[in-house]
Amino acid sequence: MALPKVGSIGEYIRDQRQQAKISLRQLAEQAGVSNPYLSQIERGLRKPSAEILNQIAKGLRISSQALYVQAGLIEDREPPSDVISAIRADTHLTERQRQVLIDIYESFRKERPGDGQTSQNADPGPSADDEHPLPPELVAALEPYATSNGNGTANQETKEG
Amino acid sequence: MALPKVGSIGEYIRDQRQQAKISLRQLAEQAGVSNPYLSQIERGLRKPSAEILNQIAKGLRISSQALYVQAGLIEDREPPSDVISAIRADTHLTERQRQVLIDIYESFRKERPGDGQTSQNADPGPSADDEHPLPPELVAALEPYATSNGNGTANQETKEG
DNA sequence: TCACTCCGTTTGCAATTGCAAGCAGCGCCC
DNA sequence: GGGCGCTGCTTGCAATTGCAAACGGAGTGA
Repeated sequence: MALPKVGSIGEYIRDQRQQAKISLRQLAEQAGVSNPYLSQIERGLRKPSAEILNQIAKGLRISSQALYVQAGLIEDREPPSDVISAIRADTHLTERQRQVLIDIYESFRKERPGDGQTSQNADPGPSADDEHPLPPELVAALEPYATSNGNGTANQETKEG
Repeated sequence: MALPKVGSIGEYIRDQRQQAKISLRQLAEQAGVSNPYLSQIERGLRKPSAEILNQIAKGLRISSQALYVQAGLIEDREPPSDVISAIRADTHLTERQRQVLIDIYESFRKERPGDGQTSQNADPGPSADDEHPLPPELVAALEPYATSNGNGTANQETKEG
């Protein structure tokens, strides 16, 4: 298995949901599943069927395949090459958008040249990182979003050791 | 109502199995499922879960995705987002960086690049369109990048190459 | 004819999914 | 203080999955 094994599909779903800043019930509504069941799925108490998974993916507006890969239901046989190639190949983006994404990606890569494993517990105050190649406005706009969500349960860290 | 849809997946499996010239029991053995259940799946009497589907795909040595598409568990118009998969698979990024990149990418996708012009006016309309997962600050900061016309607050030179 | 093997199918049941209803906690308004 | 709406979680329960066992049919050999 590759590294993106986040342990559990539920964790991934919850993470995606919180990123979308929607409640559990909202996602359940959009996905067409019951809220208690979604709760159990997110906490790993239930193993949802592919149909439910597909509906959740639609509710989250994410790729069903990504969800299946996370759930271990699809062999990650399709090597996603690399991010830049994928961005370049995406016909839904404008050239300007591609360039922005690539710039941001490269700046991220420069921040941690050799880091390989998950280190999402980064310092909450990246004030020391004033060496970003990104324009200050963008960085300033990214910081409040990346540091803490002033909404709901701010504890999105993985609680399991 | 369940007859036509699941019938297709069962027919597909049976077709693939017969092309491989193996018996139902053999495939069941290779796939690790019981033969009666496989029989019912092939005749459309049961709707197999994704796990079973995945095992059958392995037993048939075919793509799991092909089977999922047949089962209607993956939208046929899925491929556009390989970028997210690539970002997810990039082990050099921190989790937080992945989230930011994906959010930006998704916000780009939602801007509908082919839809005339981007309505970047000061009318966010939070209640009307809450699909944006990005905070308004971030979207506002990205728009001078995304739009080719840097009119207005063009105080920052873009670093396009 | 009997015995054996393989084929796909049917039957009954344990385990699981997925849901409706209800519960406790929190914030807001009257 | 009470009420309303929202958050997520727990609890039974119907419906379904998926399997072990058993069934009828076809082919082969003694």
